[in-house]
Formats: sequence, structure tokens, C-alpha cells
Amino acid sequence: MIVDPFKSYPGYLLRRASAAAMEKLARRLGKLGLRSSEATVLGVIDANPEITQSDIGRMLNIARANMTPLVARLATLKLVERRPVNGRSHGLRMTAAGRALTLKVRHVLNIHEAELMSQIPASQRKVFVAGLRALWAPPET
Amino acid sequence: MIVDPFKSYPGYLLRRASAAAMEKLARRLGKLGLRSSEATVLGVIDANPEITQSDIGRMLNIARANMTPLVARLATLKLVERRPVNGRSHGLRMTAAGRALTLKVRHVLNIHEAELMSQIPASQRKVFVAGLRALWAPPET
DNA sequence: TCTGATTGCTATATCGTATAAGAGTCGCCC
DNA sequence: GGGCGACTCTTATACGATATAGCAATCAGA
Repeated sequence: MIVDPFKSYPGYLLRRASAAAMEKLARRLGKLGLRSSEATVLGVIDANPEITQSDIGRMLNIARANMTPLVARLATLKLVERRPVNGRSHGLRMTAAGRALTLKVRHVLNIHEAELMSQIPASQRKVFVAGLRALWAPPET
Repeated sequence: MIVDPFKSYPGYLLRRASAAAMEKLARRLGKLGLRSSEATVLGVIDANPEITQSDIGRMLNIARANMTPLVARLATLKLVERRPVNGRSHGLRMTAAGRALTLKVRHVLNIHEAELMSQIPASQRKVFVAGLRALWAPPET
């Protein structure tokens, strides 16, 4: 009889639940030609025109060094435009193609989130989400 | 005013919460010289003497190909012994050193889990964990 | 004006994960 | 009992996310 000794550990469940959700999401975003990190960055730029690479990195906890190739790919795909706002920073904004793809991404995300929450009894969702928020709260800006 | 457009998405919160927790855990396990995947495997072997690499992989969702170097390192560290149970499978069991380290790992995990749950009001913990379990349930063995 | 901090970037490393392929072994069916 | 499919472990390799170190250019404040 094989036993999973961690199956009652909340932290373990958190990790497995997150991994399972991310795997499903990645599969869906892959059909749009995007990795999940790219989709997130796209959404952030869409919500914050002229935002800077470094600011995105701080928000999403992505190191500056890793923002460079990520944004470069978005620019290569002509989803995002980089324009210098001063000598060292680039303001980022969506192209028309980027906006169009972001709409599709948003649709995928909505489906993803709905599917996730559908697995949890409606009466428990609020407490569940409050719990997640207690474990990670967005840093005040 | 910079805005995080995803901060109300449960799936996003799930991912960030998991990442934050894993980062803390990795730092603690690092002091024992272990990666988190190795610590988990160690715990599984301890709970299931003579378990096979493949069975561990199935339980933890680690591909067989990746179990090989992982277990090899545990064996090099003399934490785990591999002994053939038949021509193709290795039964894994802890060495004395492995058992000793597993005790420390268990201690670290307990602290980690306690710290996690301490962030959530006691009255909500049960519902929260039930929610996690709804998103990922261990496959019945 | 000098100095420290910031930005974007390159190079490189680690960790987790993935696929493909191969050798040896097992078990079952004919 | 022979053959074949399934299984186990292994190697090689690649990708995605993340991490650090270091550099040149720029900014901002003392």
C-alpha cells in the first residue's frame, strides 16, 4: 500500500493545486503562441500604458535581467512597442495586434478562472480566495 | 498609478501564493543541503520503504527520466540505498543518515506549514484547505 | 560636479520539467 | 517455450522560469 505522506499538508496541496492549474493554463495559452509569463506581462502593459520593464518586473516578481528577452520577444512578435521615455527607460504600449491578442488572452483567462472556481462550492469561494490573499497580498504601489 | 490587473483573479493569487511559499521553503531546505523536490522524495521513501523510482514519480508527478539524477544524488549523499528488487526495479530505502536528515526535514516542514496556516484565520482554515483539495486531489492508489 | 542609484542588457547558472531513444527485464498469450 | 508488448531505468537534450554578476548609459541629489 503506497502512501502519500504529504497529502494532508496545506503547503503541499497549495503547490500541487497551483501546478495543476498552471499546467492547464499553459496548454491553453500555448494555442495563442504565448507562455504564461508573456500573457501576464501583456495584460499588465495593457492596463498600464507607458509602463516600464523594471516596473513590470517589480510587480510580477520577475528579475530585470529576465524581462529583457521576454519583452524583446513580445516586441519581435509586434505585440508591444518600446519607446524611450528618458535616456534609460522604455515606455511599453500595445500595438493593434497586441490589443487584439490581449482580448483573446483575457477570454482564455476568464475561462480558466471560471473553471477553477467551478471546482469549489460557491458558498466557500469567498473564504477560499480570502485565504489565498492572506498568503500573498499584492505589494502596495 | 500603476495597477496590477490580475490581483483579483483567484488563479493568479493561487500562483503567487504558491510561489511565495515555495520560495520560503526552498530557502529553509537549502540550509539542509536539499532542494524541495529532494526533500519530498526523501519523505516519500521514508513513508514507503522499498518503493520504486517509478512509483515515486507517479505519485509526485515527476517524469521517470528526471527521477534518475534526483535519486542518484540522494544515493551519492548516502541518504538513500538502491537495491534491485527484480531485474529492472530498484527498491529504495533510507540509510541511517537519510533517516536522521528526514527528521530535520520533517521539522522544517512542520514549521513551514505552521507559518503558512498562521496567516489564515483559524476559523477559515478548514474551508481553505478543502478548497485546495478540490483543486487537486491525490490520485487514488 | 561628483557620486550613488537606476535602467536595460549580456552572459551564465540552476532548478523543474519535458521528450526521445535505448538496453535490459518481466509477464502473459499463443 | 518462444515471442512480444509493457515496464524500468538510463542517457541525452531542450525548454521555461528564475537567479546572480557585471557593464554602459543615464539620472538625481548632495
